[in-house]
Amino acid sequence: MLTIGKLGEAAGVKVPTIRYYEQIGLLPEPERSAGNQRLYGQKALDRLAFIRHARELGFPLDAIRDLLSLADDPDQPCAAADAIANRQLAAVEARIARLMALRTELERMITQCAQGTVADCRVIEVLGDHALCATDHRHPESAAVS
Amino acid sequence: MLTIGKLGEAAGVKVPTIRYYEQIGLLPEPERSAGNQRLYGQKALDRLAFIRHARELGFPLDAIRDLLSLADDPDQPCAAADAIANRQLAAVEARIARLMALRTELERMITQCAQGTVADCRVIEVLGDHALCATDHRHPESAAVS
DNA sequence: CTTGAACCTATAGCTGCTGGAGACTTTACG
DNA sequence: CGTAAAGTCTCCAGCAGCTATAGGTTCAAG
Repeated sequence: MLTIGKLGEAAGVKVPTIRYYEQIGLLPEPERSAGNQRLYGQKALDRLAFIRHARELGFPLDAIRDLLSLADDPDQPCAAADAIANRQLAAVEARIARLMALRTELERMITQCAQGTVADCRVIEVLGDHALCATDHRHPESAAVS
Repeated sequence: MLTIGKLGEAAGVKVPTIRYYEQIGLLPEPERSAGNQRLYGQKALDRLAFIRHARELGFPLDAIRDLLSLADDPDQPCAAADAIANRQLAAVEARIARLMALRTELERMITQCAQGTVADCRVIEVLGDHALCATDHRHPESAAVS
């Protein structure tokens, strides 16, 4: 049995975050010791590690809730999980494309700066021009994830 | 001249968000109509679109403030502009690297999810087991920026 | 048996918005 | 020109997802 501190250490999650996850219902209420301290088993550790990985991959808590409910019920088809992951992938790819454009522009500015001529900053242009966008972002990204 | 609603529509930003950006100093105070309504020109639209893209890319508002100061003042002492550009370039590169790792992981999850059941769904499995991670993602992405 | 680390609850704060209340301005229609 | 509805104004409260603080209790090492 793990105390909350050990659990957090094992999963790489801070203690208050674990309590927060419990509060919002992502983790079940654990057993308590005689002195009212939380005690966790392997299942809780697995679940917490799952949540952590998903958070790192950028899944919002709502999506994680969905994924957990899928994982809790392993005989159903995994199309739903696949769909969630695909949406996440599309979001990640769009970000990469635009970050590469921004990187190019920052590099250009730095190079020019070395020559003492940062007269024209096109940072705004690069990120500001819809025509340069790889993806349609007329709908908020957050809606596309979750 | 655009009213705040038109501006928001054009940039894909909600009206209260525009007022919020003004409040925290990311957008300058615009002209007002005789009846005290905000009126914006093309410059404000460019700036707002820039902010929106940068936000989508995950930059915190402080970093955006930095980038905007480059654009606002491209003739400032080269050393300052260079420092800002370099700092943001490092953040951008870290972000790209991180996102590429995430993309690889998501692709792996998805291609190995052969539309079976959740029981053998890689999406769920990969998220649950750190040992299956192809890449090191022990450092949260957000920490990589600024 | 004491001391100090780890735990408890409760609450407040953080970033970056988002939405509501209640009043005013603008615009479109008859 | 009048009126209605859509848009705008300010102010303030609340959300997601934590993070930190305060003030107290419990546990394990020496």
